[in-house]
Amino acid sequence: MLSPYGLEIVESCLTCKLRAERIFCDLPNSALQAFENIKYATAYPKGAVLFVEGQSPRGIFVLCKGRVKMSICSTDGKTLILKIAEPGEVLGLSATVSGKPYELTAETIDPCQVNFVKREDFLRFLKEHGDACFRVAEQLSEKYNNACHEVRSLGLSHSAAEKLAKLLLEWSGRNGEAAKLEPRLKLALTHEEIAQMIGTSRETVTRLFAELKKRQIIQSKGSTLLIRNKAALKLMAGA
Amino acid sequence: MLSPYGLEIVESCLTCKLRAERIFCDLPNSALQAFENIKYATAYPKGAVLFVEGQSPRGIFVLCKGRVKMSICSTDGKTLILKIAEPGEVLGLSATVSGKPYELTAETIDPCQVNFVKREDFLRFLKEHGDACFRVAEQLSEKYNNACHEVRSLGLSHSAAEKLAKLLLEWSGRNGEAAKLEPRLKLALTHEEIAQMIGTSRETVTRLFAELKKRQIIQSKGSTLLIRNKAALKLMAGA
DNA sequence: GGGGGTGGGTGACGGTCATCACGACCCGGG
DNA sequence: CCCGGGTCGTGATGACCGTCACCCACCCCC
Repeated sequence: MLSPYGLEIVESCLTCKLRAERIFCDLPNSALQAFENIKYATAYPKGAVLFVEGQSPRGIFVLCKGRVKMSICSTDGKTLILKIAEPGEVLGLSATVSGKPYELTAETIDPCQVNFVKREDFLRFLKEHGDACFRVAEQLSEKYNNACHEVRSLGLSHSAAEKLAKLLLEWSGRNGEAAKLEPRLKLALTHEEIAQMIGTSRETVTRLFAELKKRQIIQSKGSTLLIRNKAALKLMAGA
Repeated sequence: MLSPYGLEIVESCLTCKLRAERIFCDLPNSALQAFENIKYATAYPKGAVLFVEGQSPRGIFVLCKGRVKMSICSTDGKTLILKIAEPGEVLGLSATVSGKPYELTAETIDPCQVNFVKREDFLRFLKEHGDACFRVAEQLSEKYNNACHEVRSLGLSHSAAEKLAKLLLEWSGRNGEAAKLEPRLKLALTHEEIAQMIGTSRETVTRLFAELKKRQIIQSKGSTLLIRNKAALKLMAGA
């Protein structure tokens, strides 16, 4: 099998082992077969742009492998990262359903495998498969939920410190580190990107990290970060 | 017919004249009949709370008449208004679909007529009526779109002035005033509420309005507001 | 080894805006 | 009539943070 960009391609959804754990992909067999017939399995290198905000929707992109940066961008070039999409998510879904332009820009930050489905094919598929349609509603709810969290973080925070604390706590709640007293996490993003996630400047992020280290709240070694005082961080996050 | 709170109740969706122009309500007859059987037509006075953020979802609220304030609220009491829902919108939809707690708080700001549907009934209804399910997906896309705009406004603006300008332009784009050179609009909200919509303080809103008037960009008489210099406003909005 | 590109660290400065504090006004009710 | 309670108008003050400017430490590739 071809493996561009160092990826092993999962050729068919029917035999995909990861299917069960993914909200959208875990469809009944008849729907899956139909989906199989309209999807195009594709691969992208790191840094590829799947779609740009403002484009009229070509279709959906089911992310199978790799991570994708979802962002919006202002006229003066400032970027805000809304989320880092993980495998199993369906990108460009709301635009494809509503027919309005893509709201976000999607850019790969790893080599990615993606299943693309053309808009007309996808809409037809939805009409014919009510169960898939419900999965779509679930995915959209998920995304909406996410967006609400973002709004809350952006709109109700008093300071950049609060937002950074929230972000770190959110990250620390993954990988089963949630329960630990001193959770450990991988910093996979640059200060610049973190700044774009919380709507602040790169310098502010650097300064905040410096202060957190000085106050012994965090500790870093290479790209791993250890939260030494979760309570203090929660306090900063305003809860 | 009873008409609490000065409302004329539309008793049945089947005979509702406004149905055709509403995204969700314009269903095929079979689905509509089924919907009719599970909905409860209710009325609320101004200031009633339909649901509170964090509650686990009881069901959906289809807004037939009146406006509803959708907001989130921080632990320290600060409120952010996400949008003012208009008739035809389905409230509490994403929480009801996903089963997660309501993301927002819904509070009526007019006397309202609402069709309530219990969660179990609604989910069953969706499974049985694929076409309704698609409408749900459309509604959710709409809401997601909205949330993205909010994120953009909150996250990518440089100043409160920019956000206020954006809000005024958005408002001026309704009621067919969009095309006019000097659009007119009704200020239905207090400065406090406007502040909560753009994530700033009441005083700042007051000061911004004062400045806009001084610079002859707007002009107000009672609760109507006349935009005298749309170009300047657009410039302030950063586009 | 040198150069360029990227990411991180830090100081100085100034603008924006939240906050507090107060006063003016409007309106409905006792 | 006067007295709240809501809303609006406005000044003073200071924190926070965006911006500019610069330097350093890497890393990779000639």
